[in-house]
Amino acid sequence: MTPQIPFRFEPTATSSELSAKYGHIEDGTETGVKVTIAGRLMLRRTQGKLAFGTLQDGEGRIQLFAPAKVTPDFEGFTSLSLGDWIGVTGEIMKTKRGELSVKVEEWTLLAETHRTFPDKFHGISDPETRYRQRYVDLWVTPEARAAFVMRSRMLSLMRRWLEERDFLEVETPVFHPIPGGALAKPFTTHHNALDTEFFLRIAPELYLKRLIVGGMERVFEIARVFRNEGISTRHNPEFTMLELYQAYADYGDIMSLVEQLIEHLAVELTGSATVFNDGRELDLSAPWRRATLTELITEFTGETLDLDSPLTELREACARHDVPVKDFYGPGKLLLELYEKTVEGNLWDPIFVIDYPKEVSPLARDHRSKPGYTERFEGIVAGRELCNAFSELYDPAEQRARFEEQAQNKAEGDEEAMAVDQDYLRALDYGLPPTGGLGVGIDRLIMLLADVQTIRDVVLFPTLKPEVFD
RNA sequence: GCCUCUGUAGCCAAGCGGUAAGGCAGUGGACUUUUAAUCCAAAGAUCGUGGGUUCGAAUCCCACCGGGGGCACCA
Repeated sequence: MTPQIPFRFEPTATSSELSAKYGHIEDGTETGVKVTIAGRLMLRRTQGKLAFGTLQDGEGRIQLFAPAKVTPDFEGFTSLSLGDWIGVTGEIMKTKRGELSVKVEEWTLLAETHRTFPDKFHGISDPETRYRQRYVDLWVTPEARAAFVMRSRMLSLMRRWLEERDFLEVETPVFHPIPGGALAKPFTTHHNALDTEFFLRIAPELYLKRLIVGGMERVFEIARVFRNEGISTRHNPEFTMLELYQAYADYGDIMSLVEQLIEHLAVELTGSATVFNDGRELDLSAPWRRATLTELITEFTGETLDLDSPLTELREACARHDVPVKDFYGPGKLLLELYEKTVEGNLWDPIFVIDYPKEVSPLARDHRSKPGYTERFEGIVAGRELCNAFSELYDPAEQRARFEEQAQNKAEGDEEAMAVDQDYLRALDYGLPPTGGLGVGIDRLIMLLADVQTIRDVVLFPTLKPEVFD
């Protein structure tokens, strides 16, 4: 028999609202206040002519109190499956044992479960099941739900904070004729009507800078991007970046923006600028330390090196610190490799690592006083890259030269190198004002704030091999 | 791509060479203040898939499939 399922239902309260409002009432008291709630029946304790249930909604749990002489169709109520959705109306009261409860004076089946829910106490232990069947995980793993709620709040806070500073949220294409704005392997796709190959974007950067050229002076995009690379605890093939561009600003302005934004988010989401990550304390309050890449190499390895250092010396330094290198690496790439393998993972407190070699920064503007370097920084927190930013390269001739160097690398087999983007160069020809730009890995940021150790716990449906059903 | 761990009923989980414990959920029964309710009864498993070794395999070996961790990759 198919039960009657209503087309709509109108709860008047949620579990958390009820415990906030009535949690303090005396044990064994009744309020005379009728409420209507809805959710899933997660537990049931039947004692002959009296039944207790635990109803879970999007915010928490509340007990149902169902005496046979009060609850209609008591038999039906006690034979509900764990996992069934029900709506309940009745008085809000507290049992003798002090459990806030809704007396079941009316109840309606809202959805039947045709599959049994996981163990009420142990939940799901198999990560594969959690990721594939997130619709179940969200009910049985409270921490999972909490991380996604925090993620949503973070994005909302971020939008508000940027809008208060006159940033305009925009949406730029996901289909790119030329993948650009980052060094990464793209996914490809095909548009039938245009009979054209497109790449799924690896970064929105070049479109956002076109908008600065177009006079949108402060823009940001919360962009899903796609990179055809390995999967790990820190990498999902599709992930989310915040990118923003601010006309008339340089990388120093962007640094203060980042440290203030991150501090703000930490305080709003966790109640403190000091958070815990993997059991270790992390102070995110501004200002953050700033140090150049070469200073940090010296600090961590004792090697004093620079772009002017002879190549052999740079190579020997890498060898001394067990950093593998390739023959074609120039001095900039050698310095970067040395930094990444010996410094980055050992940094814990937030720091802006500044002034990256031009050789490895094809879109950043030349440093105002240090030849061969660019005005670029990365924000490193808990040993991981949180953001990447720079004073933007505005000079079309210089940009063309950098693109061509990249294209050369690509021709030589570097799958991640950039291609020449003629339209972007045309846009620069029209004039890009001094601009500061920023990219932040949203997934990694929420991992940091929610204190989770794998990106799969902040991505609702992480990429997995498709399941085979037989 | 490489290394390593892992896959036992809807869920949790023992067994690790002698022919599949236990718990939750489900089924039947008892029970008007429980809290992972409790008690009684019956039931539920091609031990990821396919080969091999063995008198005998969930247990050992090989391959494959899925997943976790690490490396590589990814600024």
